[in-house]
Amino acid sequence: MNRIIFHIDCNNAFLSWEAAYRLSKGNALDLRNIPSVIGGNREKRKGIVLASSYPAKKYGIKTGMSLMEACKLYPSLDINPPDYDRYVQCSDELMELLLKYTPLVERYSIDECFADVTGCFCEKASDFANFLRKEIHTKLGFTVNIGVSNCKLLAKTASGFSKPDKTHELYSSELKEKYFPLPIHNLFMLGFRTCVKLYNMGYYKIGDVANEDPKLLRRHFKLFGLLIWSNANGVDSSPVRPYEDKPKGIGNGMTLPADANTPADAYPFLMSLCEMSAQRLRAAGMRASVISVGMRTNEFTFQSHQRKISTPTQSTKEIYTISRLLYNELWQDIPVRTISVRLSGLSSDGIVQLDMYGNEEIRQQRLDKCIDSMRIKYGDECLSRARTIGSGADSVAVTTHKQYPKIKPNIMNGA
DNA sequence: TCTGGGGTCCTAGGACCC
DNA sequence: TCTGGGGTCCTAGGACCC
Repeated sequence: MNRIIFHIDCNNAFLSWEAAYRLSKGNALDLRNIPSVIGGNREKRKGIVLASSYPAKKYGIKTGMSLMEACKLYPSLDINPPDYDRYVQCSDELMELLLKYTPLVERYSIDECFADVTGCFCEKASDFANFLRKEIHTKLGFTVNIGVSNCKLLAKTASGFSKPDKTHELYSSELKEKYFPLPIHNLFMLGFRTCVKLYNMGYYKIGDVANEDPKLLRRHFKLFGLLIWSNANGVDSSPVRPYEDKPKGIGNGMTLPADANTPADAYPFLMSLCEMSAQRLRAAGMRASVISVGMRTNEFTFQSHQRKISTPTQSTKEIYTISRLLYNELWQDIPVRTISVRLSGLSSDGIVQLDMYGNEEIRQQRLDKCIDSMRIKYGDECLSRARTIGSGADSVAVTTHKQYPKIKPNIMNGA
């Protein structure tokens, strides 16, 4: 039986969700109808556009652009800060609605999911998709695009065709007419760097790559070349996975309010990041055996160092101690703009063998758990490490929003 | 372009062991 | 002690996605 896969993509997710929420609270103004954006905080140097309304797009304002640049294009732009917790809730509501129709729903990111709807409807697949779109609009207040196909790769491509509020079909049998003529930057997993390389090699359309000898692509791009070729040929038999994988890594990063000119300038922020990551690690019931620290200088170069430890940990103190060593290794006397901490090599928080410092480990565990529970009860700001007070890092978000782990970098695995 | 923050996987090179 | 080769682990960095 041929599968029918939907890819549901929320149109301008953050902005639509914000708009829908405000309307539901009695606000008469619909952010979607004016030049508006969801964007960060200019004072904290987090000024980029996370989502823009269609009227804003008309002025050339798009995601990823700095707020300063956006304001040059439209000076009276309406700028609204993001509220991640609310967006997670919207994402959950969409999942719940879809689960009423099929148990096979896979969350791909906060604003995208796949649904295997094979055998779930009697009418045409596109009619069912149209019905679902209306249902989502009526019940949840925002619009989506739905891509319809017999595999995830093509369904995802189709949902990106024209927006908003549209259904598009793209089946394996239609590659020649609908897929091969597309410019190669539409190919899933092709980013800026690889696109430039392919242009220079004379490939401009997906069909150009699809008709190439895969051996040649492999020579140039190694295994990634084969992935490009197989994506270009629309090959994908991966199933819709109705569960969320355990994360492979947990991390937090931040742009500092001002460049750190010495390691000591950065330590309070590093502590804050370790605390955030460790708290998420404990909440997930996991321990980490690899700790990585990354830094981006004010020249925008990026470097990272990591350390593997023999006994997986979830202790804020231990993670911070190692992070500081790594930070000092990385420090090259160049002002630092962004720092990040990442925990990987994750394992479940089962019974761990305690080393000779076992008692100290238990003491730290109790302390961490106590801090976690107080923060859950009274909010993140109720406690600050002495180290972070007055540095500005104590006011830096200890707020975390749930991240959905990507299943695999390509959606054609399992083939 | 003057560029956030959360993820995933791949690759190359070095260290180490047998 | 010298030598080769294969396998595995660790580390750093690159590319991609949303």
